[in-house]
Amino acid sequence: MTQTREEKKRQTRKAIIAAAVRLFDLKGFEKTSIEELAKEAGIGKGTIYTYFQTKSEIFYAFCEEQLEFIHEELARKTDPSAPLIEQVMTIFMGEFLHVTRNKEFGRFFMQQVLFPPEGDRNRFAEVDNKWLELLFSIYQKAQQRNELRSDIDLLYLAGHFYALYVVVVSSWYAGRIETEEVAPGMRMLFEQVLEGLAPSPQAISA
Amino acid sequence: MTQTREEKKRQTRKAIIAAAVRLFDLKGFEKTSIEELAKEAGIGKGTIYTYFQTKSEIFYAFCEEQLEFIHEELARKTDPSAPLIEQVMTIFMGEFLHVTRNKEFGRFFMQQVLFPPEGDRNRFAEVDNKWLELLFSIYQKAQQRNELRSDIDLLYLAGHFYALYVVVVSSWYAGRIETEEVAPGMRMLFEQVLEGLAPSPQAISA
DNA sequence: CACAAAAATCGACCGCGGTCGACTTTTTGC
DNA sequence: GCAAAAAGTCGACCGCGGTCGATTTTTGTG
Repeated sequence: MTQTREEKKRQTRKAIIAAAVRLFDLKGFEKTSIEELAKEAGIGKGTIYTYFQTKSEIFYAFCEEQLEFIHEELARKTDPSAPLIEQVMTIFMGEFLHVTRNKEFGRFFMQQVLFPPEGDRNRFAEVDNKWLELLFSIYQKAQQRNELRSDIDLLYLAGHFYALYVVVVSSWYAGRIETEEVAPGMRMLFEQVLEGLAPSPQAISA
Repeated sequence: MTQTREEKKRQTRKAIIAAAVRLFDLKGFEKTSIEELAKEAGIGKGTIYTYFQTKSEIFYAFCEEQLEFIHEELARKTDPSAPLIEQVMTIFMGEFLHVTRNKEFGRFFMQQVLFPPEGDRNRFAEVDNKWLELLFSIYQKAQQRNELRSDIDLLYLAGHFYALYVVVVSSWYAGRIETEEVAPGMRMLFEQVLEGLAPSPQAISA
């Protein structure tokens, strides 16, 4: 039966990820060796490479699972009728809290998503798309409510907010801001980008 | 004489960096082994570790040199009387071109600067400060010329522009945009952030 | 059921980054 | 000038990520 083999493979794959979740959480990513991982999953070292090409890929697989869950949760939590800034705060702060729950994971994740190695470009493409869809719908509705300019492409709008999110996370990782400063800092940046950095035209004409 | 020893150490250190520049450029960072590096520098493998604690540190040292040079050049190139957007375009495009001259270097550099490992937090602090000083002076002058709101902290202003720079570089690394799209994309984002993402107040009252 | 093809399993092995302790050179104090 | 201490040099060695080919297990076919 063709079923048996596929089924077993799926189970083994799951076992590896499960082992990874346990050990990465316990000892961290770097300090967990492939051999330990294999042992924990009850297979030989070489067999790991039937399922994942590199150690990073195991981490990616774990991330994908997590992200799918996180994004679903955030989509549920977000109130589509709330003001734009509340919605983006909910989403990005939620993402921040999840991503940085395990500091090492978060760092590696951000590094790989933002500046992926040549081969891994589309690694998170699928998850990213769902993510973008959610944000797009938020921005689009904000445009319709006239909270956002309609002459700016959705992709650019997404870029602006994401950019600020990234620098906030980066500032946290670089130790330039403390955890309590993240939310107020992010909110202030979002407010500022909405209003614009240039003085408002009235102020000039006034 | 105390001089001899220190002098020799300085020379050896330089020799290592010189070897690194040559070999990293030739074969890339990952593909250059410490042993090769040592051989090229004319010393033993273990000796490298008297001068640098990890392979990454050699790269950092190289980066610091480069950055100092780049920032000086950019400071010279920038016309303090030009409109703000021209100045930031000059600076960030200059930075982009230098950072991405060697793709692998640029990736690693961005990853480390934005999301540094726990121990390496202040690795680039010194260079960063000079960098920030240059930008601060630009933003401050723009505030005085009323091109930028004066009620926003310089650090936040810097954050806004830097954030956009980062997402542009990230988009390039992730293959979402081509090299030719970098400059126009960055310019458009800068223009938008200056104007603000929200519709202008007149538009609302109109 | 038989048996060849295909796929999966495995651990010995490789190369690399980094460590360590034995050895050499330089500095210090008298 | 010399002996002890301090600092520098080195390559054998360790552990890890990843490869490979020999072996076992599963699948498709008559």
